[in-house]
Amino acid sequence: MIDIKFIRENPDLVRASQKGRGEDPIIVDQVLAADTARRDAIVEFEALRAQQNLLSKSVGAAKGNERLALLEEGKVLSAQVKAADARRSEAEKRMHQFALLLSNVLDPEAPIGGEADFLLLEHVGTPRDFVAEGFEPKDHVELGKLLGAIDTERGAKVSGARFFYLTGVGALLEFALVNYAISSAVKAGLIPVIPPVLVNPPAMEGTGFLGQAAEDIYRLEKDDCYLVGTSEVPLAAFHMDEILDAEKLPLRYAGYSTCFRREAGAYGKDTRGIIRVHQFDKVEMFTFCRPENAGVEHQRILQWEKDFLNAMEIPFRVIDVASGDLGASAARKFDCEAWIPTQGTYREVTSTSNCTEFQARRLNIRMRDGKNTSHVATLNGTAVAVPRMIVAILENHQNADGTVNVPKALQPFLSMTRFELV
RNA sequence: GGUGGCGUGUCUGAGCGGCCAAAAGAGCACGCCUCGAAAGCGUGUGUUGGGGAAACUCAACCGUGGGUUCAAAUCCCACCGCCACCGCCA
Repeated sequence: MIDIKFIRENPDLVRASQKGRGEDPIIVDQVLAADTARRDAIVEFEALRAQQNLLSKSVGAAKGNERLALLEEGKVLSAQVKAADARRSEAEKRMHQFALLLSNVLDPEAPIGGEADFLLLEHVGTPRDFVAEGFEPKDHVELGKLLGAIDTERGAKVSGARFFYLTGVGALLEFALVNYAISSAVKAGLIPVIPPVLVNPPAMEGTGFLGQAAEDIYRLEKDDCYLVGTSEVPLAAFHMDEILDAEKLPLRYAGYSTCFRREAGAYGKDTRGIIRVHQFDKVEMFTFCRPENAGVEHQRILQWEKDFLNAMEIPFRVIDVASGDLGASAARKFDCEAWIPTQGTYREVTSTSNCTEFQARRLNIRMRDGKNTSHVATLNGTAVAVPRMIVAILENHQNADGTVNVPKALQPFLSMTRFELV
């Protein structure tokens, strides 16, 4: 949610931001109109209420006929107050609903445009030249079978399309990736967290996923709760309705959880393998910090993501995601894309977003700084999304015979240097 | 799932129809005292929203949502959460 005062004072900026995202700028005017109506309703209600309070006080002191007259007057006033209160809460609800439709204001640095208009920031590492090495690289599905690591057929049999089993070294590889990610995070001072993956509506809405992203979320109607698509949700909501001590900021967490995604609208996209699946595990980094430090924190998280990919010895590039491709909560987002040899292209493996105060305002998370309270900024970033990292590792580190070399950083966690054929 | 108890400010905890934003204590901040500290004394110390240039002022908030009443932290109903015991399961 955007600060209503900010919208009042900078309507053009917010309109421009909406346009940049390819979203409707008219919402800004609807919010402003609803805000004016809301304030009028408040004034009306409060004047009546003050009058009623005054009258009610005089009733206690009054006696006899005077008292009876006051009671009559009170009844009339009471009805008026009730009506005005109903109008007020209706106006507030309306204004709130409109405000929820607005996405976060774009960072002025964020490139404007659609998915293809990202800004390429850097390339790290060089893709292997399989032609020079004299063999055709196998894709992760084939490698996964040869190594006894990935079983998508049984995943489909038991759960449906886009489900999979990790078996043998595949399962071990997940544990190694998670252990490496968590131990790196702890070394960097993050607090490791295993959050709930089933959350209630306020947590989901506050994090900003019930807008355009709602279609992609599993909902358990019977119990009125949602399966999270990322541990960003329970981590953000961890401090919901709290006032944090500004001295203790930044607060940094690393959450390990399963993620559930319906992948609605992704029909026909990445149907092979485990690039796009309904259920996977991920280690997510999350920061609560002072708004003025959010930009620096964003760079810090990006650096941790790069460190991870470098440790996995994977060639990758970093992009500054374009405005039209940002989530509703993000003011700016950087993606790290790993080189996938059999696709001949870079694919997103990690991503970090600066949500400024947008989520904190929805989730009511503030900091106390001396006498003042104000909203904190929130940021999130992927430490490791397991399936995509497995794809990148298998494909980039494969040998001609289908065996796969284990990156040095993972060897201590796996007690092996190579994945052998089964 | 059943029964009983409880949900009040940063915390503990009183209040159980109007005089209650809410006692008291703790904590915190400032001041006095002191060479300095502790103790002691004094003062202050919630959030949100409206109006106002400001001083300030008005309103709302005692788990959440309804209701009764001129008036609700206080009475009634529903829901949520916590605790205890029982049952069930691991």
